[in-house]
Order: sequence, then structure tokens, then C-alpha cells
Amino acid sequence: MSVQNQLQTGRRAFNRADNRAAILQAARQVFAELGFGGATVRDIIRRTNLATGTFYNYFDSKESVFSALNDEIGTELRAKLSEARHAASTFEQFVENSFYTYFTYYADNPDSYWLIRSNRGRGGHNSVMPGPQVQAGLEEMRKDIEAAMAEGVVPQLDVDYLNASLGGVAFAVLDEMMERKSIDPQAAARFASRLIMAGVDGFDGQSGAADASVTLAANGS
Amino acid sequence: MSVQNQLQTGRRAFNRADNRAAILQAARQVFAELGFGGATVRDIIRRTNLATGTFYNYFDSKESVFSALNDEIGTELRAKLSEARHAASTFEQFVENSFYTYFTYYADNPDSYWLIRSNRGRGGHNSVMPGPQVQAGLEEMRKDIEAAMAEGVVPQLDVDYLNASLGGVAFAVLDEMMERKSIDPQAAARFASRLIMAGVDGFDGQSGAADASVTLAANGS
Amino acid sequence: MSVQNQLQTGRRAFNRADNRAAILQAARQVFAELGFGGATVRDIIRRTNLATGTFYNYFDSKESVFSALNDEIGTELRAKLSEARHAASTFEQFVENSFYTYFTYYADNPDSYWLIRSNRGRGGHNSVMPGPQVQAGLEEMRKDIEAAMAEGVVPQLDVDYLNASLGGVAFAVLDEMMERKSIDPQAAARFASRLIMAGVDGFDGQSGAADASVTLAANGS
Amino acid sequence: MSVQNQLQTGRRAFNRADNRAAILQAARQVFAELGFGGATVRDIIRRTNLATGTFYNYFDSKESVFSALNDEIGTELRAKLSEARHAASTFEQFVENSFYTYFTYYADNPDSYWLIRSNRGRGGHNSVMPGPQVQAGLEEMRKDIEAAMAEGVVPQLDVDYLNASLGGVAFAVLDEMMERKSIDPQAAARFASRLIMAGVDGFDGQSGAADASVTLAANGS
DNA sequence: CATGAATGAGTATTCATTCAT
DNA sequence: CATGAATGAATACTCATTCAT
Repeated sequence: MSVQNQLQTGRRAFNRADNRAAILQAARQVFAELGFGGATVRDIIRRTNLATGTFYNYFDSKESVFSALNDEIGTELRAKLSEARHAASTFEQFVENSFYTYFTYYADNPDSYWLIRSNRGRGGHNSVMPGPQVQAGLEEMRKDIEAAMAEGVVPQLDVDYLNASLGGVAFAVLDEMMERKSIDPQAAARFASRLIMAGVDGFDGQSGAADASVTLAANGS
Repeated sequence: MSVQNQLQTGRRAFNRADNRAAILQAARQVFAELGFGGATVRDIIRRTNLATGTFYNYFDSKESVFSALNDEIGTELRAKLSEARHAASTFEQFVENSFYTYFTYYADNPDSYWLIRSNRGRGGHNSVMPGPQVQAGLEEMRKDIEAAMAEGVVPQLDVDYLNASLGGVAFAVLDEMMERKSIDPQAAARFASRLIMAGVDGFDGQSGAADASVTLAANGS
Repeated sequence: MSVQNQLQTGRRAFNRADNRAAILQAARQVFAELGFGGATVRDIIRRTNLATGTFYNYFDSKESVFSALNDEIGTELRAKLSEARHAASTFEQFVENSFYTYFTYYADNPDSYWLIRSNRGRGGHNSVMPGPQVQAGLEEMRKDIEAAMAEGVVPQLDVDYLNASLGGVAFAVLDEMMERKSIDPQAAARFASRLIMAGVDGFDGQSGAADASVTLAANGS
Repeated sequence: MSVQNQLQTGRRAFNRADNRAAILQAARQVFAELGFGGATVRDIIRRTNLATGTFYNYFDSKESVFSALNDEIGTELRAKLSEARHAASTFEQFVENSFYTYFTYYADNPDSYWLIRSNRGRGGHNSVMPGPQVQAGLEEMRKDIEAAMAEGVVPQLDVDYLNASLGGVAFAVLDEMMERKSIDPQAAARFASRLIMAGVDGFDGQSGAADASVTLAANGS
């Protein structure tokens, strides 16, 4: 091939990556703002220099960009979480690092937060984090928890419920955090990990509050 | 009006209620299966003996049935939860009763479960339960928690994060529960309430697991 | 039949007429406001104490009330015009009386005016006045004009064009009149009849203005 | 852009114009036959090689094509009338030229005639010609008439009534003309202008026919 | 004859996707 | 590989009319 051709190829490769990135970036915003159902492909390409048809040179369908976006988030998040877990030497660190990593990721990528925020319920079971990558990520975490139980670091309790609860707390606290004026992932992580750690540690000890026979102020319905 | 008229009116009223119920029932299923965005009005009426236009004799729009459904669930659930809270004399009972009521409701109404399951993210922040009724319900719960804190039954901690976490655990454990072969709301409620109670009670005590310097078996990514 | 039955029959007949009138009255307003196309049968019955189905006890279709309305107007107008014509002893009186009657009728029945106003173009050719009654009415007028021509009272000119022009002037002046603050059928009739009379009388005399070689001030654009 | 691109653009532009014209042409016929209310967008595109959606690449709505059509007619007609008026040196010429131009335009564009014919009443007052262009056109004519009155060429009489009458005669004679086997704009224009000119000239002279005490043959109703 | 809920064909419009250039 | 016009199936909703009561 001629030099000219090589340059063209280089240029093309460059443009290819650019275009793909531009579409992904636009799609992230659009899905965040309008949700998958409300968004149209034209909404996406309109935030781009590209033409309608070009979209289909990079993605097979609307569904397809959405998946790519979720995969992207899932992959990044999974990697970070995995790294965080490996850096932990105690179960507490394991938990706190995980929460911290999770909260920090979305604090740093608010577009991604709003993307999944606006599209919960899409993508089957346990879509606390999106995509298939996530299933794997959750599975990894479960294995670590099981290992901790096996070593006696954590009392024996229903692993699936515990795993689900971790996700549930993570998601709920994330929502609350993202709505605050001043977003503080560290504080959020501290709260979540303390709640979970105390919950796990004190789990089977018949909770001491049992005798606190306080009459709750029943507020009117 | 004559007796004849009364009968007519009675009969009509009966049919009216029937049709409305039929539409709601069909809509519940359709929204559960396809989600709000994916569902069409024709999908709904097709599961009915009724004609297209009849739908609009009972509801103004697709949005409108969806709201009615959510209101229905929200109202029922709110009432049950309120009742459960009032029956509690300790904070622990308060928490466990709430979880139990919540899990039982969806165990008994799986259609409703799948409905909200497929439509999370619709209806803004903290849509652990759907609709406007629910905002009120969550607010009630928050007030009770604050009251418990004021009385010293519960340590002082970030109420909003705690409230969010309650919702998060409820939702996550619910999902897990509904996927099991044998659905056991009591077991689920016991797990969730113990986790939360222990978490709350042990919260500020610097978690005893801190010294459990176990090396977690880091499983490969 | 019993006395009771007779009363009932009487009552019914009374109601029948009443209901029909009520529907016509409502329809007149609705068609005037929304036009035939924009009006719905429900718009009509909504301005009535009656139920949807009752409409079809009195009229076969939406089209049908519309026709009835036009026939009503046509018949009334035709009768008045006929009467006015018979009271005339000169062609000028004939013309002026006709215009005056026509303008007065709509000045007195603004609902009817707006009804036809909003529904021009409906009902084929020459719908200066609506309905089939009107065709007959126009035909009568044409015959009178032809008679006047035969007697030499009016110069020989294209009867159809003249007849059409009479209608055209009538309609156009009517519109203008109805838009004025103070509605004055007499003034309108005077204008229209003078214009037409002078036009007819001076018709074949090669119009004296021919030599008025005035340069018209051509306004811009 | 390359030569190839230019050709492409050229071709596309050509097709664009073609399609737009095809839609307008089809719409003209459909609106003429069925009226605006009775016509459907599908009726229009069905008379075209195009697909449903293509319609909306060229026009925003059904209303929108209708407007475009009326604007087209209005603009053309206004230009021709303006030209005709400027070519006149006497008021008589002014009037006759205007009528002749008007009648000729519709004789040459029967589709346009039937379009407005079927859609009278749409577009408010004095819709002798359609659209907003026309309001301006009528206004121009009114100014010329006023100028003629100021110069004494035309007797002082109610300008609004006169203007309205001009329109009324124009429309009515047009209808009559279009229904004849042999369409002759010149004859129609001659009739209309003579009628109006004589009417205007003889207006205030108390019409000489006043003493023609002919007994009109009153034909039976 | 009154009622008003039921009917379902019909409407304008949108949008993911294709394809000629 | 880019373009953007063309496509047409699909959607929410309306309304004249029917009919059981």
C-alpha cells in the first residue's frame, strides 16, 4: 500500500475511534436525560457531527449502544472494585474499600450515574449495577464473602441475602449521596460500611435493643 | 328513578367495576412483562374482552393506568405498613414488622412485584415503592426513626442515609426472596431486620472485626 | 286507550318536539363555533340534558342535523324572501326588499349566520345560502329576473351571471355588515341594491367612466 | 466536496424538489375533492410513490401542506393582480384587468380553483382568496379604490362595502364561470366589470328605474 | 323512547432502520 | 466509510354509531 493509503488508514482509524467515542458520549447523556425508552437515535446523533446512517456503522441498534455503555461502566467498575478488594487485608477494609470505590466512581462520572439512574429495571435481575460484567463482579464479591465466612471472620449467614443487601445499601446510599449539595463519597462509604459491618458482626447476637420497650411516637397516617 | 332503573344502574355499576378491574389486571401484567415504555395500550386491551375505545372510557391515557396501578399498590402498602408500625412497641418490632409486612405484601401479590420490578427508576428518587403515596409513607417512617433517635433507642446517625438504607435493603432482599423456589417472607424479614438492627445498634461502637486481620482470598478477576 | 295513555302520548309528543328543538339549538351553536368537521356529536349532546344515544332517535347522523339546520334556515329564508318579492311593485323594490329581508334575517339570527359562515364550501355549488331549499329560492329569483328582462325593465344580460352576482354581493355585504359594531341591515340593503340597480341599469351603456383617464396611484409592493 | 459529491447533491436537490412538488400536487387534488377536514394524510401520500413517513420530511403536518398550497396560490395571484393593476390607466381598466386576471388564473389552474372552492370558510373573514398573502392583496386594492375616490373618479361611497362587493362578485361569477361547458374568462370579466363600473358610476344618481312601475310576475312559491 | 357504555375503524404522527449515492 | 432522505410498521387516541338495559 502507498504512503498515502497508510495515512488514510491512520486517519480513518483515528476517526473511527473518535466517532465511536462521540456517539457513546452523546448516548450517555441522552439516555441519562430521557431514559432508554424516551431517547431516540436521532436525539443521539443530533449531539454529534455525524449523520443518521453513520450511527449504524458503529452500532447495530439503539439497544446496542445502550449495552455498550453499560458494559463500559460495568467493566471499569469491576476492575476498580477488584483492585480495591485486593488491596484490603481485613474484611472491614474489604467492605469499606468496595463502597468507597463504588461511590467515588459515580461521583466522578455523574453522567454514568444518571444513565443507570434513569434506566433501572432494564436488564433483569439484580441490576444494581448494569450489564453482564456486573453479574460477574457480584459473583466475585460473593466468593470473597463466602471465603470470609469459611475463615470465621464473618458469622455464617445467608450469603445471597447478604450479598443482595450489600448491593441494596450501595445503591440506596448512592442515590442519597448524589442528591446532596456537597457530594462526599468518603462519608457515604463510612456510613455504609459501618452499618454493614456492625450488622454482620452483631447479626446473631440477639439484638440488645430487644428490651428497649420504648413506645414509639406513632405519627398520624 | 323506577325500580327498573335502579336495577339497570346497579347492573351497569357492576359492569363498570368489572371492566375497570379487568383493565387494571391486564395492565398490571403487561407493564410487568414489558415495562411501561415497551407496553402498548393495545397490548393491554388485547388481554381483555374489551375494545380499544373502551380503554379510554376508564382511563385517560396509558400513563393514567400506570399511575392508578401504582397508587393502588402504594395505598395498600402504606396502610399495611402504617398498621404494622402502630402495632410495634419496640424499635426492633417496628423494623421487623415493617419488613415482614413489605415482603408479605409482594409475596401475596407477585403481579404487583413484577410491575414495580420492571419499572424501577420511573418516578424519581427513592422509588423503592411507587407513586406519591409512597413518598408520604417513607416520610412517616423517617419521622418514627427520628423519634426513636430522640428517645435514645437508636444511636444518632445520618437519618437520611439510614432511611435510604432501609429501603435499599428492603428492595434488594425482596428481589432475592422473589427469586427463590420457596418464598419465605418471614425468613427474609428476620434476615433484614437483624442485619439492620445489629447495624444500627453496633454502629458507633468501633466495629470489633477491625482486628480480624484475615487475608482475604482474592479470587481472580 | 286510557286517559293515562293519552296524557302520556301528549307528554311524549311534547317531549319529542322539545328534544328535537334542543338538539337543533345546540347543534346550531356547536357547528357555528367549531364548524362541521370540528364538531362532534358529543359536543352537541353535551349542551343538552340528553344522552348520546338519544341523539340518534331524532337524527340519523351528524350530517343529518346539519342538513336539518340548513333546511330550516333555507325554508324560513325562502318564505320571507318570497313574501318580500310579492310585496314589490317595481324591480328596484324587488331587489331592495330581497336584500333587506336577507340581511335582516341574519341580523336577527346571528347563530344561523355564524353557522353558515363557518361552513361555507360545504354543500356543493352556489352555496350562498345553504341546502336544497335554497336552490329553489334562487331559481325563483332567477325567474323573476328573467320576467323583468322580458318586460324590458331590465336590460338583457347574462341571467346566470347576474343571479350569481346578486348572491355574491349579498353574501359579501352580509359578512361586512355582521362585522360592524352597529349592525344596520337597512343601510346594507340600501348599498347593495343601489349598487346592483345602477349596475344593471347602466350595464349596456358603455360605461361613462371610460374617458376618466385618471392615472391610478399605484401603491407599493 | 468532490465532483461526485456535487453530483450527488444536485441529484438529491432535484429529488427533493420533485418529491415536494409531488406532495403538493397530490394535496391540491385531495383537498379539492374532499376538503381539508375530509382529507387524510394517507389520501395524499397514496397518490404519490412515497411512503407515509416521507410526507413528514417535507411538511410538518396536514395543516402545513394546506397552508403551503394557499400561500402558493395567494402569492401567485397577488403578484399577477398587482401587475394587472399597475398596467391600468383608468379605473375601468383597473377593475376589468383585475377581474380578468383573477378569472384567468383559476381557469388556468382548475385544481387550485377546486381547492379553495372546497375550503371556503377556512381562514376567517373575506376569504375570497386564501391565506395571509391575500389579506395584503385585498388591502392593496382597497387603497387603490380609496385613491380613486379621492380623485373623484369614483363617487364617495362605503369603501368597505364596495370592496366586499368586488370580492363577492368576483367569487360568485367565478363559480358560475367554472361550471360552464366553455370557460371564457374574458366574457366573465367583461360582465363583472361592467356591472361594477355601472353600479359605481350610477350609484348616487337616484336610479332611473325607480319609475318603471312594472308589476313583477310573482311566480308561485 | 332514554340511556350511556361499548365498539373498532380511522387519524396524525413518530422513529428505528435501510440504502442509494 | 459518510450521508441523510426514504421507508412503513407501529402508537396513542378519537368519535360516529350501536345496542343492551
